[in-house]
Amino acid sequence: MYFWRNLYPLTRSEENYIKAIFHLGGNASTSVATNAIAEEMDTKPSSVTDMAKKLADKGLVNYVRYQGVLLTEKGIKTALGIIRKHRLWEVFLVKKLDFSWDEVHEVAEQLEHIKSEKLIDKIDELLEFPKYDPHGDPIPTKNGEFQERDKQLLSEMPLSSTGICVGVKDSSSSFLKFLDKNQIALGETIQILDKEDFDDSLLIKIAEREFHISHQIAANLFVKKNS
Amino acid sequence: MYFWRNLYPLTRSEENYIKAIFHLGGNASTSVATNAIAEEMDTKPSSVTDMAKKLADKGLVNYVRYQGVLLTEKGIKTALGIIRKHRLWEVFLVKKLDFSWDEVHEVAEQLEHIKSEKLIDKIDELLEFPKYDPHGDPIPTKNGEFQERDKQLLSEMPLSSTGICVGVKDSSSSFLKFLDKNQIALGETIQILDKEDFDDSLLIKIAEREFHISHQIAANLFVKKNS
DNA sequence: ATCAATTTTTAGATTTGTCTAAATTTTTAT
DNA sequence: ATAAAAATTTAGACAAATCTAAAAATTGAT
Repeated sequence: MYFWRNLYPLTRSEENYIKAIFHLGGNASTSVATNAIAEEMDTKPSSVTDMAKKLADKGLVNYVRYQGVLLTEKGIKTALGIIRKHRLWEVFLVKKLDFSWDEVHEVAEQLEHIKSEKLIDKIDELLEFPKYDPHGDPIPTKNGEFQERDKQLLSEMPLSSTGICVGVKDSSSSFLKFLDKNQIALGETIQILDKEDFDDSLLIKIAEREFHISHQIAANLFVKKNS
Repeated sequence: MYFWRNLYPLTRSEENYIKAIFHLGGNASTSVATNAIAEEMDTKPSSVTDMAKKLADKGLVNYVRYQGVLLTEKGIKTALGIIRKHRLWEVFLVKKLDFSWDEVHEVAEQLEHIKSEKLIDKIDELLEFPKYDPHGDPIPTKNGEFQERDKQLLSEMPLSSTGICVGVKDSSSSFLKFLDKNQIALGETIQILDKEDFDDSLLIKIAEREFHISHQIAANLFVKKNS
């Protein structure tokens, strides 16, 4: 009777676990710890164990007792599908409905579970096949291809170098609002004018303004080196 | 402790019950039978009884044992909110994503449960506040106002009268596909040329073509009388 | 008005996803 | 190498939403 199982669609909970495991690096070769998943998902390790077994049954992860979980090929495809949906909906919300980039996450968390291949492909088309979401993260294609951008953290750029702001590492609402308030937007050119040894804070130039930012800010902003 | 309860959002299942009860006329003064709800929702009467108690706890319905269920004011508002979302999403799918009117129902059934007031209001705005969905059903406003159209079934129109096709009673995929195939679309003018006593079939004129339709078809097409 | 048919509810079970608390395994520090 | 700490699993419980089977109430037909 068991061979039916993977014909059934995944539950919302299963999808969320897959997404979390992917996010924690479960696509690589080192498996993800039960505790890490529990923390990421704000749940208990025992719940993670239960779900790990179920996902293993469905062929989405490899699970070995006491050794954590690793996405299978099928699990990775599933994860990319969910991430694709999440990020496309984020673009839709920003581009078509005038949401700001700090408002989209919650709603996209719901929309990513809508089951209709046609729907998401049409949304993709409407948006003219965007490559990046509003936070600069790449959008997997329909076939699960993933194009990670050539980028580095602002905090790791050398003094007096220049780069274009292409993404954020932390996409919490508070960080994004801070960036808005200080008119730091994706696409802007940033130049590092000075570094403070004491606290690693930076003096940067962005859009003709000079501006002090803490290390914590710089360590959450991705820039693309000017070649 | 009980006064928290109605702050929590409704579950998907609760929303589906509310919608079904509304659909069965539970907004009027005669209450809806357990069996009718079970049939409508393709579930068992005992499940309905359980849910009736839960919805009554939450103040969404009045429930008296052995006497069925009646939506409260709050229940009616909830129902109208869900119907509003369902119908707006249907318009969105047709107008913005080129879905055909026989494809939208399933997807809208999922989208109607997305919880974000801003989202649906923005969708409403994007669509320029449509009054009717693709099947001709009216879309409740944000405040729950409902404008039922002045319409009647084609089968009830007198011989040789003329009307504009404004909606369908049955919106099953098979019926809608039949209409498409025969180029019967909302907005078209229909004239009744002849009625057959034997089987109540009609000879109609639509878009310059003459056309025979069975009573079953005519009894599922709404027209607006030409005044 | 009574009894049979129908409708509805109750009681008890099941599944999914979660939890707590206890047991077990693995890791780490000495 | 071993004991303490940390991580993980198991066992048993619970809430939500459902089901089946049996009991109870209502309805309807004579």
